[in-house]
Amino acid sequence: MPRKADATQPTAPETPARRSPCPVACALDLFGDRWTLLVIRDLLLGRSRFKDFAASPEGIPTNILSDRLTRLLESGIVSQVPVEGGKRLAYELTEKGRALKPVLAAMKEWGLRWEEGTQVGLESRS
Amino acid sequence: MPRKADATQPTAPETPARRSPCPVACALDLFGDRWTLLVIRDLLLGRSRFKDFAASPEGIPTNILSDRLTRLLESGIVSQVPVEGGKRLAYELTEKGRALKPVLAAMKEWGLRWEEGTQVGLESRS
DNA sequence: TTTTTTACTTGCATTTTGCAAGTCAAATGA
DNA sequence: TCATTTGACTTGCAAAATGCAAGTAAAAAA
Repeated sequence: MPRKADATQPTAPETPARRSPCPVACALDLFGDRWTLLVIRDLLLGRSRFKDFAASPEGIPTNILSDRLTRLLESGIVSQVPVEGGKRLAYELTEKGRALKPVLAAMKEWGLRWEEGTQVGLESRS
Repeated sequence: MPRKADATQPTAPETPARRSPCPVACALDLFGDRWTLLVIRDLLLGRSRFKDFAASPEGIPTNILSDRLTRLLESGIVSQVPVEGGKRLAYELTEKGRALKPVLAAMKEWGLRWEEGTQVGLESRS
């Protein structure tokens, strides 16, 4: 009798399983780390290419960046679109991703108010 | 000639140094991980004791909880107050900590809107 | 067609997690 | 008062995630 290569249960394509039904906890399952929201910040600022994210002043390691972009694609926060007249792809926020703007805005306000020496603008090493 | 035990430079009491002046990045330096904002969520819900945070449905490991509470104290987001008529201390948000409410609120709204099956309430295992 | 640039991948060393199992003072109860 | 029980942490790892520094390969530019 023919069989599939292995006998593991066909549980869904391996999303690590959420920790609780709390919307905050679920959100953190998707972007609760030191880098993901910085990539989303860059996307909200209009950046769209790997090198642009890598050039942000925080200096995200490229292997981490690669991993975070993959996850953001998987969770539907980011999508890829072909760059006009080329074969490369650019990243952009989906509606779900753009809906994070209030989160970033609140964090920005909090940082400006409570963390001495923070400021916006001037965001591009290289 | 008498000397201090070691010759390391007296650089400030070792706060890991921020990655950039961006307010979002600075905020993430303080609570950019999978657990810290859940502790703050619990505090906003009125919980104040170690065991209460540990009893939240996400099940934070106690060593991590201990570490996060220490950092939150160090960054001035949380403070400790004696429990009435006892020697134990309870945790509570400072003004700086309460100012994170809009961040949590935005994340909650986002989660409820975009993550299927999320819901508020029912937050207490044990 | 050669040279650059862009977008990643690989290989580690180090750090951070997560889990289970202590420890010990404070609160409770008999 | 003294024995238990609870609360608040520590400790000890194994496993996973991070952070470099270097590669690599396809696209774009020269």
